[in-house]
Amino acid sequence: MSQAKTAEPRPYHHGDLRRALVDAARRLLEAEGPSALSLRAVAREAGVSPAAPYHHFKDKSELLDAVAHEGWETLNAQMAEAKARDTGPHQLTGLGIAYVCFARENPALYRVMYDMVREKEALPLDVQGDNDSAYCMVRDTMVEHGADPGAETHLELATIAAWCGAHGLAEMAGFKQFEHLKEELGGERAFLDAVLSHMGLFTAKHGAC
Amino acid sequence: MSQAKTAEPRPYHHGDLRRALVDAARRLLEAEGPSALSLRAVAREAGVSPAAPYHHFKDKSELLDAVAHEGWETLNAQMAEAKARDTGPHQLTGLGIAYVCFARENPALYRVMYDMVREKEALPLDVQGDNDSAYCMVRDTMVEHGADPGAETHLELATIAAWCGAHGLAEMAGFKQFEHLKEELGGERAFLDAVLSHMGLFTAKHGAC
DNA sequence: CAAGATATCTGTACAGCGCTTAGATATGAA
DNA sequence: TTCATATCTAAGCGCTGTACAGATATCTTG
Repeated sequence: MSQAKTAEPRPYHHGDLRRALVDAARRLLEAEGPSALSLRAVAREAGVSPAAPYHHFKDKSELLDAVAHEGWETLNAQMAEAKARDTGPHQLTGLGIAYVCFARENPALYRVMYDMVREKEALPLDVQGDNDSAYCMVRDTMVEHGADPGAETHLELATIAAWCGAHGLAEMAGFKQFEHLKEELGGERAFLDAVLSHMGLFTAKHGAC
Repeated sequence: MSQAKTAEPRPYHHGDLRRALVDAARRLLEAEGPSALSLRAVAREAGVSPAAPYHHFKDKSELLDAVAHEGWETLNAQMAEAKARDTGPHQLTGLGIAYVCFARENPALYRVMYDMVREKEALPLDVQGDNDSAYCMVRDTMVEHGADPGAETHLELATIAAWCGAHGLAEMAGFKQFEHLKEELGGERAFLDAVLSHMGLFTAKHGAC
C-alpha cells in the first residue's frame, strides 16, 4: 500500500476519537463496573456528544467488541509471557494460572470479554487455524508435554476440557463459599493452584502469576 | 399454624400476581430470550400496570432472583433424578451430564441463573450445610464412588474442580468452533460425554439425559 | 352488617438509555 | 478559493427502571 489513504482513516476533529472512546470505556469499566458502561457515559467520559460514537461504531455492541478484543489480546500476551517464562514440564499449569489470574485481576473486563463470546457463540480467535491464539497455545503445549498420552486421549477434547475448567474457575474463584478454603490453603493463589491441579489437565503446581 | 394468616399472604385482586409475574417472566424468557426480560414487558405479559410488580418485588433484580431460584430448584430436581436413576459407579458422570444437559436445554434460564450467581458472588445454596443442593449432591457422590482416593485428593477441591468444568462446558458447548467435533463424535450428546470424561472427575461414559 | 385499616393495583411522571435524523463545522482535495 | 466529505452537535423518539399519589378491593374489627 502507498502511505496513508487506504491504510488509516486518521480522523480530523478529535484526533482519534475511536481510540479515545475505547480508552474511556476501559477507564469506566475499571472504575464503575460493567453495569456503568453505557454508550452515553462513554461519550461523556470522552467529552463528546452522545451521538458522536456512532461515526466510529455501528452500535453499542460494536464498541464493547473493541474493548473485549483488546482484552483478549492482553490475555494472549500474558499467556505467551507465562509460556516463555517456564519451558519446563509445568508449562501447562503456568498457562492455566495465567488465564485465571488475568480473569481475577480484570473481572469487569473479563465479563465484557465473555459477554461478547456468549453473544457470538464462538471463541474470539479461530480455533482451527495455527495462529497464536490462547486456545492454540494451550493445545500446542498439551502436545509438547501435556497429560498422559493414553490411548483414549483426544487432543482437541482435552484442550476444550482444560479451557472449560479454567473458565469455570475464573468465574467462580471469587465466590464467598470458597473463602474458608483459601484461608485453609494459604491465599487465593494457592487455592487456584490447588483447584487447577485437581482438574488433572493442569498437572503440577507452579509459580507464574 | 392455624389456616391462612401467617402461612401464605394470598393476594386479593389478582389472585396471585407474584406467581403470575414469575410465570410471565419464564414465558418471555423462553420465547424472546434474556434481553427481552424487562420489568415492563413482564408486567405487560401478566396484564398489569408497569408499577404493579413493585408490590411483590423490591426491584427488577428481585424478580429475576425468583426466576433464577426456580431454575436452581429444577436443576437440583433433575440431578437428583439422574442420581436415583443410576446408582452404579457412573453416578458422577450422570450428574455431570444432567447438569450440562439442563443448561443446554434451558440456555436463557441458565443465563439468568448464573447472572444472579455472578452478582451475588455465591452459589445459590449453602455449600457448607448438609442440605440437598446440587453442589452437595456432587460432593457426596464423589465420596461414595468418585475419582481415585489418592493421597493428594481434597474432597472439596475436587468437587469445585468438577463444578467448574461442568459450568464451563455448559457455557461453551454451543460454540461454533466445536461443531465439527460434534459431527465427528456423532452428536452433541456424545461430545458432552467425551469432554466430561476428559475432565477426569467424571469418570466413565453414561446415558442419562 | 357497617366502617375503618390495609394491601393491591393504576396513572402519571422523571431521568437515563440506545439510536436516528438534520444541520453545523472543520478538514482535505480541486 | 471552492467544493466535497468526514466529523461532531442538537434535538428527539420510544424504550427502560423506578417513584409517587390516588383509586379500589379485600380483611379486620366492631
